Amino acid sequence: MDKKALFHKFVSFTTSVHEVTHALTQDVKADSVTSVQYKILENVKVSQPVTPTEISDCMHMSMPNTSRELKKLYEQNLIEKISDKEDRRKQHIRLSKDGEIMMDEAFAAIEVRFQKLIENISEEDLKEINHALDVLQNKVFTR
Amino acid sequence: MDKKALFHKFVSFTTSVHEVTHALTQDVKADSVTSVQYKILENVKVSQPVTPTEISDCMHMSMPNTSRELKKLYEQNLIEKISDKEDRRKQHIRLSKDGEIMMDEAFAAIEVRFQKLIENISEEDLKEINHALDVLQNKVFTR
DNA sequence: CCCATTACTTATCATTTGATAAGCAAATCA
DNA sequence: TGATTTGCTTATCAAATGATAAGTAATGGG
Repeated sequence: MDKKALFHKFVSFTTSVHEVTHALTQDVKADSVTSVQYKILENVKVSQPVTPTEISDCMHMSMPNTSRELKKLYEQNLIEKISDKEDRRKQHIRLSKDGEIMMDEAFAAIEVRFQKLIENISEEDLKEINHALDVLQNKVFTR
Repeated sequence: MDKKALFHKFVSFTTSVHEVTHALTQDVKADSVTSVQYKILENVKVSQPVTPTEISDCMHMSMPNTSRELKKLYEQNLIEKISDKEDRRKQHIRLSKDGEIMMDEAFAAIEVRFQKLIENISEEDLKEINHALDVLQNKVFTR
């Protein structure tokens, strides 16, 4: 296997993934939140409950900035902060009712576009795609 | 094929791709350029020569902002502007000598990390990965 | 030739984002 | 118990980014 060639293929693949992701997600976020705030909400949605430290780590942003953005989301009633019973320094962040609604709508919009993207793909090809996703997820994009 | 399940798999896949991409590319850009400027340079590197309008379109940024950033890159001697012989309104952007050096270094650093990422993968698995990349690129992430 | 369009530039402004210093309270550890 | 560490907050500043208005020069169509 030519690893150099594989690298180039990998680069153009990731570029394509970024482009398609952009196409699927553009304009789904409400105007009341910024891009970074939306990203945080996505993160919370997927892995709630989550601590500010975890958000900070996995979004690659400093604690002060994370704290600031969480505060803004809290003030918009999009998230809830629950303090840990055992360690009262810790907090657990969840989406509020409003936050859930907002993110459900966003994901629904994304899914509509995704389904449209694959609507004309044969059952056979879908199985191949499904398998390809598994392969790459498990062997390259393991986290 | 359960298309709903496929969507969820797709979402977590793209998340992983973004994370791995971040890990591979973090800190490769020189301090003298901003993130957006680096992205522009990547774009130019891959598809030079390129017009400002093309950059603007494919990076999803306005012409005025594109123009501003290109000017800064030009002032840093990282790109060249060549005006079109036939249509003198048009420009063709290329990396300058310095720009080429900068981007070659960046890509080399990324490649080192990529090769490290796959160094312990068997020949067999690499072939599978290679095929999976082709499948997804051609059937889902076509652009 | 005139007018509309295209390709790009300049200028300006608001907003977002990133970085840093300093602080506080709870927890841990010696 | 006192010192240190952890988890998070507040405040502040600089820089990057996004958006808009206005302008120039070249092109092209009628």
